[in-house]
Amino acid sequence: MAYTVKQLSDLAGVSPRTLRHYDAIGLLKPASCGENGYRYYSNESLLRLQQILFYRELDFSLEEIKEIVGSPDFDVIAALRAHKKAMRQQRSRLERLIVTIDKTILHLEGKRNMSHKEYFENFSEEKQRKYAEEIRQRFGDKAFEGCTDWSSYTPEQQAAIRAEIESIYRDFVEKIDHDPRSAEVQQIVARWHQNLRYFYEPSVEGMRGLGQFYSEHPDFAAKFRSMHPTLPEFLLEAIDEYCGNLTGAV
Amino acid sequence: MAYTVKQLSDLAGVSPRTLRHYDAIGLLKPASCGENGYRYYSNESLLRLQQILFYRELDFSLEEIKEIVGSPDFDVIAALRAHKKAMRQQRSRLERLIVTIDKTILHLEGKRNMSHKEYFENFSEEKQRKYAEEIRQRFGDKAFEGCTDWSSYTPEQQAAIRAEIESIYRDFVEKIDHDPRSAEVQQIVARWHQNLRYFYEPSVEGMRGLGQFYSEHPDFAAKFRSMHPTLPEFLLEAIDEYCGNLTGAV
DNA sequence: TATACGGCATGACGTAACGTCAATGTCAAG
DNA sequence: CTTGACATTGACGTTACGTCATGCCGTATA
Repeated sequence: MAYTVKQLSDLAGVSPRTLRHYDAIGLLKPASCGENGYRYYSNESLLRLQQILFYRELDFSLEEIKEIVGSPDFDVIAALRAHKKAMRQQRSRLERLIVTIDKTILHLEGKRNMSHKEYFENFSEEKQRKYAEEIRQRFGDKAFEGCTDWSSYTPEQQAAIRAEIESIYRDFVEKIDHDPRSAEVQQIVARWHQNLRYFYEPSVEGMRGLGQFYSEHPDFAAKFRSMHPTLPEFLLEAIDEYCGNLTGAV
Repeated sequence: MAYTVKQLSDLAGVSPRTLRHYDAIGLLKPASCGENGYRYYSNESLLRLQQILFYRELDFSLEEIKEIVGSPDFDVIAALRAHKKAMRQQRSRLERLIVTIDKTILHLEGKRNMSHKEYFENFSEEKQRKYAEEIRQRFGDKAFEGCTDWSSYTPEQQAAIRAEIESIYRDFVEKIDHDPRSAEVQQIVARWHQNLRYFYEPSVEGMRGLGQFYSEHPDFAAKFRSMHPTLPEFLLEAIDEYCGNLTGAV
């Protein structure tokens, strides 16, 4: 029920010094302090520490964290939902950083050209800052994305949409000897893009992620590979190009 | 061709002070130093700075970075591939953190029980450290995952494997009224797990990612939802449980 | 030509979030 | 009853910069 410093530090994967520091700055006070001066942490402390670690993961300063979790109208569950959203953003940032890596490799191998600006894309996103403001303003946020409900379509519509998807994939296979960046192929990507919107409003990042996924995920890749051995890589290149142009245009 | 401090700092999204600091500690020396004492950075500097930022992103200390990028046998492209791998790990760690968030929410809502240990799962992964050691030992790493080549199967085998996958999905639908954590359902998950191995050796994280993906990605979710409206969520829960047990066992 | 103004330089000190001793008290096990 | 792991409070060290202060450079404008 009550944890000592070492016990909690082992559990949470932080150093004892860190816990003492958090006590010192009033960020995480122990639930009780024994006669001997020992710190004892309770259930609630654990939850609070978890919150602190989540915010730390998102690069908040301890001062900011203290303000946030110390606020009287701090809602743990709402905060958790916000964390989820922020981590998804982090994740997509990582994905875009991976794209930057890919581009750089191609560039260094002389297979592609790259502007100096592109070297440093996606390192520091200001979205993180936006999130910080947002959360300081209001803790209760919905965090539910506007994902169109598939079941809102009639069975006939569903069948039609699926058929369209399949036909798009077949069209890709047909053009597989073309350059993925050619106009013809790019047109098919545009159709694919349109089709996605039956499900949700796809962001550029989201689509890039799909391209990645199509080529990486074995289950998916298997499906495409069964249509054509190199289809996944072809799709990846084509979608990447498409997204690149989108970004340039916007 | 030559960038001044401010120009490079704007380009790369770091402060001028940071650049001066990197010069001071010998991490990033300017290509040339003008009569007036001005720092001028070249093309190569840009690439080096990019490398530095990548390592910084992975929480290396500047001292470590200096050692690594300063090493005579430092191979940029190999390093980039290693970055890619490390960032994928980061990404999957984030995904698991999101799972931890979900669990905590369910726990707080009283819909699920959670051990104190679970509170802090996936915050600090020691894999990061493993990567650090690995990269310090040897820069030239292959970074190509052992992904079984789908085309190495005969068409008949491919068909059989796909058929097996489909049958597994159908079995899930059949048991959809059961508890996802029941033994019967877990057995099907085990079959699914086995089947994955035709494609690659799935890690626990990888599988958890799949569960997430099945329920999140619209294209995939659509496929499953067409089989049963709540199949994606069912799969997510079932796979999550399965992975949880695996981790516990190992 | 003067002057303003942004960018450059070098110190030098500040700071955040701990790490790392040092010196000392506490407690459960053998 | 000692031993060894864990507890305490200082206090200083460290990393990766931020933030002045002070002064020089360079060029666009009055």
